[in-house]
Amino acid sequence: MFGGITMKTENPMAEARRTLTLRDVSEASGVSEMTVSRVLRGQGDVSARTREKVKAAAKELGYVPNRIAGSLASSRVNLVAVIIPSMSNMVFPEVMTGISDTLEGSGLQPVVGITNYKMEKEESVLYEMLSWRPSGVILAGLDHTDAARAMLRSAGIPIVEIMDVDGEPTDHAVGISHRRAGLEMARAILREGYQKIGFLGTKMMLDFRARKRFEGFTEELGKAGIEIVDQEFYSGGSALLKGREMTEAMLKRNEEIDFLYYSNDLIGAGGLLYCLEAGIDIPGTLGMAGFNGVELIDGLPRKLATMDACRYEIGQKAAEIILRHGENDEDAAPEKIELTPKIAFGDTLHRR
Amino acid sequence: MFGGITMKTENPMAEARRTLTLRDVSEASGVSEMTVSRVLRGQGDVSARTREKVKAAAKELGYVPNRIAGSLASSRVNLVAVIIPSMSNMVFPEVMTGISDTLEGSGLQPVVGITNYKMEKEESVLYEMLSWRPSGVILAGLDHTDAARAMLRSAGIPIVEIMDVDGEPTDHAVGISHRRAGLEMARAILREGYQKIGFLGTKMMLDFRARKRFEGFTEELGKAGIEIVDQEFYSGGSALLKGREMTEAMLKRNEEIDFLYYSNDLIGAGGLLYCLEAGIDIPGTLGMAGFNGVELIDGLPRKLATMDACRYEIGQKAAEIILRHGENDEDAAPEKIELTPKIAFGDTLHRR
DNA sequence: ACTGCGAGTGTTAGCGCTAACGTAACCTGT
DNA sequence: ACAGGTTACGTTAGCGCTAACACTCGCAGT
Repeated sequence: MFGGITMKTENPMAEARRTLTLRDVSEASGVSEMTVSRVLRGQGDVSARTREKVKAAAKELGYVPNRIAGSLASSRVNLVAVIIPSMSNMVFPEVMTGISDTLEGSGLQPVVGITNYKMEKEESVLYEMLSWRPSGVILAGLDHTDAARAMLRSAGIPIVEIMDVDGEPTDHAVGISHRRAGLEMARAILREGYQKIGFLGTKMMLDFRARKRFEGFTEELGKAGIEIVDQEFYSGGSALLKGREMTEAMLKRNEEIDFLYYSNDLIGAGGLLYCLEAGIDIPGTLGMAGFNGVELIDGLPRKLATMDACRYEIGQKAAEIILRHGENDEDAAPEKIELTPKIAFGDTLHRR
Repeated sequence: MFGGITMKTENPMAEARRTLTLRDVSEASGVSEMTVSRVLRGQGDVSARTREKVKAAAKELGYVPNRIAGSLASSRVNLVAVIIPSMSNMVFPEVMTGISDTLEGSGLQPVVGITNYKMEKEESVLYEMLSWRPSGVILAGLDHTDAARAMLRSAGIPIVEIMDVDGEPTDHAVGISHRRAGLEMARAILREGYQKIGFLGTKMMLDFRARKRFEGFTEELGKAGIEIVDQEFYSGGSALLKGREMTEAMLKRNEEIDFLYYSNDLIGAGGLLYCLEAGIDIPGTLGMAGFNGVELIDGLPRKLATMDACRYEIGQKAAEIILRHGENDEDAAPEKIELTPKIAFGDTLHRR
């Protein structure tokens, strides 16, 4: 049985609850199913009188249209698949907000799938989502399994790969260059005269964007003849705590270090808190920087330097691309939108 | 046109891409559509030879089944609607994790809808979700519009209201008593001898659970003949920063205050950071407590007292109820599961 | 030989809705 | 008066899939 919208019968003992259909509304209001359908979709010509009658009947019965049948008949689905690695790290919720805000009122609805940074999970989630024939797909990153890539190519709907532009998109792309983000940060750090640099990050075999930032960062340092003095990676647990612990460990290991670059703001914040407690002169003796530009750092005793990842804007622009496709039926030319993140120097990078 | 899975024709110029159906796979593999359907669903008897043949053909073509048609035909939908107020405040992502983990491997898939704490939005999101005829609904809170309540009652599927048990559930409920949580915290605070208590929270007209905590809290204080000395509410912005600012303002306003109760851990953390910087003796001169038990507080210089909201477990138990319904067709008796949050005293509540 | 049975496959009839077209009634202008 | 249009419906034929049943084998039991 459908988990269907059911009908309260006059006599509850007489008949099992049935699932309501257009037919029930049509009988209750004395018009054809087609007219009911037109009223409920607000499409086509229906006289005001009939419209009110039908609406009243539908409301009275508590009818909720069956979009499964509707979509099958009309070959139109008001869903946009959004596939992201995680919901718990502050960056994707904001992307989601950008998407939702932009889609709001368009009739399209985002549906979220989570991959936990696993390409295999991404593949299965994508398969699952495509089986609902969404009007578009927004997914994080440019790195997918071959099977996933094949599905995307042959899906026949707009695909927007977000967050990252360092690579060849399948269709559209909106994001920032993480290589460049790493590079820019390296330059800023060198410009301030820091020399002995440590890196702290997530175990990033699976987080391609963090890896790209790291690569861009080290390469740029390399050009100045500088190598990272120390590095450490964590996984799991409270990011703030890990940042604190890893920072303490690293600074004890390497007394010479004069800058710490963190792969995200949360561990950076943890590190910052540790250093302030330890009485280290920030940014004099030690500079610090994170990545993402999360709201949280505004509330820290000192503002951590960071780089905005343009999260909201990415979601917004991705959704706009999907919407644009809805208007004109033909496939528009693939767009590749590269946003430029700005460094926020905060109180931990600028040496006076 | 469906945003459908399309076919690459041998000659890309010859024919527009068509959307693939079971028929295409059936023709490619030389068996009936029904047999293909059986193979792809792994149901019914199909010989190993045929099975392989069909799977190969499906993979070759890149066929992705159309669940819209499948669900319509079978009256079964593998979706569970999850309706929550927000994704950006750390509490619901963890509930989601509990739900996802539990549903994993069951064939059921959670689909999330966000209400932004607005009942009207909740109503429309619910309508939208029900129109896809999910196998169950999990939604936050017991407070809904009349229309939403009516939809829930007549949906004919298991409904689980989560987070809150202070009230009459529509069907099942899993959560904690927020009144009781407030009450317990009041007791703990009084037990430690604090007397001049300030409250800091979100503007909570819309957050019913925060309000219930506040009510439970003030009532219990009232029994001891104590009234809140000062209170302040915020909305929007960085919670950490707001906590810092509001705390500073309140302490400057009321020098007598000896305890601050925050409606969530993040503003509490902001307040804590401020107090530490200001050199206030915590918890000697001033005690503090938050609510939720978020991971983040592990990384603070001093552990904020808090109360675990059992977020993961709530998600888990809610999903289990839905799964139980899937097994036996009849409606099981409504369950009401009340979890008991535990106070974590941390370093900011226990006076020595 | 015949029935009986289960494994493997095909056939038929929808699921609940909407696109596309049909039709009846009513305008409007000349 | 009548063609030609417009408004307000109804009718028909699917959308792509699966439940339910029908059928065809081959083989065991008698």
